[in-house]
Amino acid sequence: MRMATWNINSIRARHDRVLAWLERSDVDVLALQETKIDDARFPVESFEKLGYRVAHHGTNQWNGVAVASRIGLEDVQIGVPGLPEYDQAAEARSIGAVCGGVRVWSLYVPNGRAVDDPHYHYKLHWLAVLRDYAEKQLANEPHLQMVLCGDFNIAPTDDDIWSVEYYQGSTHVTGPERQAFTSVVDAGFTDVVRPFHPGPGVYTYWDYTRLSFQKRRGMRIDFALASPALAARVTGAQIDREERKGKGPSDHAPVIVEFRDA
DNA sequence: ATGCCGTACCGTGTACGA
Repeated sequence: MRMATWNINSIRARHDRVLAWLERSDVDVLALQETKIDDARFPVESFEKLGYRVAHHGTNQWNGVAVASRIGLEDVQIGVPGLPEYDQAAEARSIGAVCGGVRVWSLYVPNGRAVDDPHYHYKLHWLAVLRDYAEKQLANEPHLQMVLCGDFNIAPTDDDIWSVEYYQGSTHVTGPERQAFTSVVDAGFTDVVRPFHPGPGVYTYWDYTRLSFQKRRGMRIDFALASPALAARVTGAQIDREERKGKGPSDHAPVIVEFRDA
């Protein structure tokens, strides 16, 4: 089983690139973030033509997440249970589905905007709820096959950013955010890409401005965190930085993980 | 300190991103 997670920064702006990538990447499951579209307008047919079924959760031009799968799409869950709202509105930041026996979560963790901004506290609360959910699932089922993948909007260590000085005082690198990320890992969900691509200098996101990609100035903020039983099946992983090149790329690269059969 | 670039919105500017 081959799966990927990718923040595409708009399915409308990225439609042709996403479908072309899907066609050549040979992934069975693709978790998407930032589709930036509502359910009614998501181009499900384009994915179906390539043999994928899609579960999408989007309410407006912000956020939006999806799971596309050619190996089954069962027990779709719109949102991790108990996640907080912002301004009395549930944002479309998580969707889960069982694909080929694995519960795949596509997550778009809140950005946080600025340290101590209300959105920053919302981000930390959101991550705490995610951690509690994941921990509980694992406690209920020791052989749980589950992966939490997506854009976590956190660079867990200084190796995951191109410059400590540049991000001084910014979100994504603060102690509380890194602790929130670590607590998900400590709940039993392992970063299964890192062993195959040790840092420093390995990134999944590069700012559109300032020629960041060309200058290799990025951040590693997109992850696949696997439950113990699923992590034991990992055979390889890639970060497809080629996809960040060319005309009209997303600012994030696809992250791919391969699992042996259960 | 800001723009830098990119996306989407009843849009000729504003909000958001990380």
